[in-house]
Amino acid sequence: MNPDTAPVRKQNKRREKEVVILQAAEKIFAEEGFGGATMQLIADAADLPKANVHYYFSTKEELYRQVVSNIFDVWLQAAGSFEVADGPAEGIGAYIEAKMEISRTRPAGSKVWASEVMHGAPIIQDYLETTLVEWTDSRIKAIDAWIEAGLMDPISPRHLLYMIWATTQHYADFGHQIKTLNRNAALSDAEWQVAKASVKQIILKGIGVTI
Amino acid sequence: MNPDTAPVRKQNKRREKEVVILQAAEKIFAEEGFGGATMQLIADAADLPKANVHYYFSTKEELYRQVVSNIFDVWLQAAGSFEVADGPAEGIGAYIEAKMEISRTRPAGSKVWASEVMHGAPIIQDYLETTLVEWTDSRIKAIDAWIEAGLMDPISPRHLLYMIWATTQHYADFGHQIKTLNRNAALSDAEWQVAKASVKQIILKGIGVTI
DNA sequence: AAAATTCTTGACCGAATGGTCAGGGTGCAT
DNA sequence: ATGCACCCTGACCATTCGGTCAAGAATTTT
Repeated sequence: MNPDTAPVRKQNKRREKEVVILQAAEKIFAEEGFGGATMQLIADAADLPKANVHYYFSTKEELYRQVVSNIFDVWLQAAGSFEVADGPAEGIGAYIEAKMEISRTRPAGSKVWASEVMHGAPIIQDYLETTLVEWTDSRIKAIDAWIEAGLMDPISPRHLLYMIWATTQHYADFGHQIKTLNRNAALSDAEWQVAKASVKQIILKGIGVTI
Repeated sequence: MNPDTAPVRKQNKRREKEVVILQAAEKIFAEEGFGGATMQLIADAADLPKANVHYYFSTKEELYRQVVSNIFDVWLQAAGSFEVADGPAEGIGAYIEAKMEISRTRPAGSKVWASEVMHGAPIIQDYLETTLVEWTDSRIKAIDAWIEAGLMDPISPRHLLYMIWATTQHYADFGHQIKTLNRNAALSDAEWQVAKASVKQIILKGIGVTI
């Protein structure tokens, strides 16, 4: 039917199927943990026979590795919010905003990441030691520069970053608890706005930045 | 040998053995997750035959339930820091301090709790809906009273609590990541003091409380 | 159109897991 | 000393899991 039934088709189709499996895997890994997840559950979630999943991803660990890797990429992308800022109000504010947005749109991914780190990062330890260390060091320097410029209080940049990570990811990782405490209802749009504003306000004021 | 070889002995011995198993289980559940943990691993960690573990805890789920329940108790105990305070500086400050201390001394427990909530709290949902909801509501009222008394900024008490939970527990749940970012060394005593002070300072200043 | 490549899948396998149980050991009360 | 209740554990079992495979279905290339 389509004139573009060309050699690319097959590659595209493969990629599409991989994406379907990866999404299903992200969901199941988040819900069940690595040990609790089974290839059968993932296959069911992807609506495919188990053997077919194994055709695209040879082992459970290989599939898990790609899921975690994908999240790490998303995470790094949000980190870009930092780059284009010339002051803490904008830089840190946008970063918090970006991370809150990820918690809202990719909660399963956040949980997989949390689970991986909590269990000692057996799969992505090398990423932590290279990419994450570099990124963190560079951000610390940027924050230190802001401090020296008198744009914010002389707090520990490292612990500030931890606080931002912890608080923003909490809305994904502990989403179930938050929902339970919210009369068993997921946060509405308006409630998300309040959450974002609260987090930004407390942290920015806490480090001496006026908005 | 001991004169107190009395009728109590047997009960004590039972309790002692249960504690050994519970500690081993907490460690293994934290490291491997519920699905990844095996009764054999727990038995090995407790230095007991697997069948003996099953003698004290009939099923894996029963053992897990008690581990999670224990953490919840610790958690509630720390919440007491709130009670005896007549202002946010003392109340919230002490609460942060207490939660940081738990993260330091019971990291495995914190991880088990996080894992349980992340997977939808299949075991302790009832605790969340009753005890935790009540505790949270009562704390929110206390904070609201402080706000009305002009002792702190009019922020959302709910999101403040989430931030405190997230940040303090982060030091346990993401301890591995923090260690990796700390030149692969666990936080020293001095570094822990910096962490505690940083968290307290940013949050307290962030909500308009002067220390 | 036919050869070659890639996909698809039901059936199957060895290994591991949660849990059981029978039979023996240990310590306490009488 | 003897009976009794609790404690211990090696051997065992049914089930489930990750992963394999062979044979066929689709699709692309020649």
